[in-house]
Amino acid sequence: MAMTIVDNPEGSSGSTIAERVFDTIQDAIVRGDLAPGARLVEPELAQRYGVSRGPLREALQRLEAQRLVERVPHAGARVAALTFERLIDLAQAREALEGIACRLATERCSDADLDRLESLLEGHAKREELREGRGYFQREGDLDFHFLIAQASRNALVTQLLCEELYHLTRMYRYKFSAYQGRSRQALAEHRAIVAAMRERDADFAELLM
Amino acid sequence: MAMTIVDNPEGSSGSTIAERVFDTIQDAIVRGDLAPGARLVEPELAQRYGVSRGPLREALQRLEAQRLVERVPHAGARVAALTFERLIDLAQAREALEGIACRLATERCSDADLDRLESLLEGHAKREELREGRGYFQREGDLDFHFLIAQASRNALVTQLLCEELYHLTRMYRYKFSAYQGRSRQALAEHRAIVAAMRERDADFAELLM
DNA sequence: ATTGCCCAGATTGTCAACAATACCAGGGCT
DNA sequence: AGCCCTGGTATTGTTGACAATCTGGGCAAT
Repeated sequence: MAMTIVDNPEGSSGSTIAERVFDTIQDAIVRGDLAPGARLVEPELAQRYGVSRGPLREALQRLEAQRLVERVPHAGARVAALTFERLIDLAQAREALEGIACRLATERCSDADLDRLESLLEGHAKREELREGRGYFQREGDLDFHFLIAQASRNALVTQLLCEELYHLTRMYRYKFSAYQGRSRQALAEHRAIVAAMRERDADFAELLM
Repeated sequence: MAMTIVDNPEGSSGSTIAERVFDTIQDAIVRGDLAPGARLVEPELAQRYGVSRGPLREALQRLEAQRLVERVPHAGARVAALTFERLIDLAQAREALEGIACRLATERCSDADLDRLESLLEGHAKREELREGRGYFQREGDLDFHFLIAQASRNALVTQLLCEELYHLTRMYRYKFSAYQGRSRQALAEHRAIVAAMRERDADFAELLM
């Protein structure tokens, strides 16, 4: 039997075909292999990824829930268009959710959580010195920080919204409008200020900083 | 041909079977016809609503995105359980999103928008006097107010999160823990204070009040 | 020449059968 | 007695075929 991309054991690893093709297409969209606004024809995609239309449709539907794909009945699906306005909308929504997450994390997290955050930033600082301004940090490490904050909030809904539903859309915008050059150093300083505020248990200040 | 519930022209009116059965089941869950935690067996539901399993699965998936049902692969779907912890999570997430919505609405809305909000509250006040404490206001009218605020924020993402994704879950919790007895009058006063702050273009205060 | 209609092709929505997996009961073993 | 294994059954996941709907181009009428 032919080896298709969704059979690939590494990377996209769901127990069902729909999950694997969902992961695959999600990555393709975020990386830009499927361009924003591109039409997504079901039989075509199904053949490309070696699956039937059933699981493919399920994947498209889940991508719609993540706002990576827009579907209209009887008309088809397209990769979501990247708009400056939508980027603003996303930033504002994330600002609100990150804020509450940071507030809750400050109120609820243990000292061990704080230690973990600080050691994460420590690692970032080390890598930052080595790489001298290359944007590696911002691409991956920054998200780790926000992930940990969300986890520490102990609010499953907020965590899910930030780390699953809006995460990949954020990643997509970062990929395109990659206007993150010299921000790494500044971001690191901001993150340290946030953790410091959390140590002081100053929820208001932590929320504001975030 | 037999008349099934999804053929019903009134109420659930989508152009596709999947949409109609989605609306139908959504209502059944919110109203409690399908109890929290109840197992959702696909062939059983398909027969009950007179559809095949294809559209039904699509409906279940969309309900999962709304957090009204929980699905685990190969194990099946259940109506989401109502937990006090989850209610708190929901309230906190909504607090953050309503806050940013109110802030944005204050900055962006026109005087006409403000007039519309005030006339809505005017209508609420009238009905409130008549009904003397019956919770009608809180059930429906309150949501209208929040809808208008979200619309006025001009942020499509925040509006979608509040008015579509989290809306029905909120409705479900209200239906069960209907601990909204004498809150109507107080809510009305709070809403008036919010609109007043918006008139003054005091975004900080409006966000805080919300 | 332009507008409206209609038809053909393509694409999505739906269905029923098939395959794969998980749950549960019963029996045997330690 | 308790635990593990095994088989049967029910349920989910997947598939390919069929039906409904939309899109675009060509033709006729005004």
